[in-house]
Amino acid sequence: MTTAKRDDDQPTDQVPVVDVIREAITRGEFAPNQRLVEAELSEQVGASRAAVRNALVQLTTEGLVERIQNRGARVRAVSLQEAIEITEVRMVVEGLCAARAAERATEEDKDDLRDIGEQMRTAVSGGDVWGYSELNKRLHALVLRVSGQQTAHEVLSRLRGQNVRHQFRLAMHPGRPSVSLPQHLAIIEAICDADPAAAEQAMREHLHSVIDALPEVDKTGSTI
Amino acid sequence: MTTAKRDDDQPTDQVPVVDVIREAITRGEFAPNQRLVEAELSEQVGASRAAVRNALVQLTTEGLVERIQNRGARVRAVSLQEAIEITEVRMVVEGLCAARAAERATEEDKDDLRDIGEQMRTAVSGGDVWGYSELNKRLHALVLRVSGQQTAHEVLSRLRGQNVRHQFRLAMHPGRPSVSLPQHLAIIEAICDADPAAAEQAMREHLHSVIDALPEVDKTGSTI
DNA sequence: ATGCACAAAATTGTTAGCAATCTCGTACGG
DNA sequence: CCGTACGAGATTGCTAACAATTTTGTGCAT
Repeated sequence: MTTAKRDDDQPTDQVPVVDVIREAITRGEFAPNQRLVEAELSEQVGASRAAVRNALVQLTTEGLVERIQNRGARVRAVSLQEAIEITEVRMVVEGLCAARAAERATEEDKDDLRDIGEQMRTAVSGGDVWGYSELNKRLHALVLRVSGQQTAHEVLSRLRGQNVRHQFRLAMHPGRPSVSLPQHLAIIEAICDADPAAAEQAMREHLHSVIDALPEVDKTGSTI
Repeated sequence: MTTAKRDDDQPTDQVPVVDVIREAITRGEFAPNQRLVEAELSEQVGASRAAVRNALVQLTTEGLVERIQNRGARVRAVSLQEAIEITEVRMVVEGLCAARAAERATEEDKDDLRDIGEQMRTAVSGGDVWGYSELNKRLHALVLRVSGQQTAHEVLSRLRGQNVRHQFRLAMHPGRPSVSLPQHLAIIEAICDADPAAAEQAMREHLHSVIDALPEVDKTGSTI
């Protein structure tokens, strides 16, 4: 287990315990349903058991961890059904953000958006799956930032955290980029046209296609 | 301070500490920006300081409490701007739920909805503000339940918790019920007609009118 | 009077140890 | 041979004391 272990002399509080564990879960270092024993974790991340305990409480309310009284914590496994629900909520909330972004985008924002669009085109034509996946994240993050919707941002962070595994599998699905590219470009275009309704519609269509794709992708990699 | 203090022989874990404190905040027993000192709280709710501490961590991630390193916790005061953002997110997520409810409602669900509608009518014509406010909560809860959207339910619970103060002030605003009654009836009708698009639209219009009303209501009661 | 240094009080953060609870292996009885 | 009771080991939950930090109050010099 090549767990990132950074204790010893380095000031550990620089990176709060909860962030270390959250990262480890989202990066897939801890598998779904894996037990998270407080004593073990406190050694691995070099923190006190109480700190780990607090972190687990917090991650539970974030939906990443499941805790049962006197039975400990484990990484929460989100089912396909839950993944669909989460993406449905994402669909409407990101739709809202796209609409707000279309209302508020400055010329500089629009340049950034168009730039990402161009990079996406080249990534897809060049078959750069991983690069396209990164651009995908950047695009959604940018739309969120431009929208200025702090509350939506927090909600989406949490939802995305719960869904990383499904998102990852989807990104690696063959043929997926060529489906989502035109959708992404439509979102960018609508925002640059300052057309809120079109932007919301485009974002919703994009995430609706994600929802449609989830069941198929789920079949390939088994949930163990 | 008539804090509900139920310690002594009764098993305190029956009602977890975090729920007690959350209730106290949402019921307004703790004012916004009020400091929440761990030692004080642990006496008031009859729990250990560690338990209170955990509860405060959890409530922080729920957005009800603000915590600063070495400086303690206080009740988070949500500004008008934040209240608007929260209601915007509510608008789209509850819109989603209304659409799902329109797709899934059974005849029994529809009877329940129409029943609430009738009670709302009589409450408004009778000037029963508090009764109407209760029916309002019941309607939104029922739509959520019928939608079967667990994820949306969790998201909305958290958002509603942060917004209780503004919601309360809005409910007590004179003339508000007669504005929202027809909107509520439209939502009920669309769901009973099994028309998802209309249900979503009606719910969004309803919450949009809430957003429009928030700034006015905010002027009356000062934020202190 | 005002501003600064310093000390005391209050409060949070951390640690170690103990008690309560659950899991799992084992032996006993049917 | 199967089901159940029991006990050892592991793990979580809790308490109490201690350390670190911030806030508040006081005195002194300007």
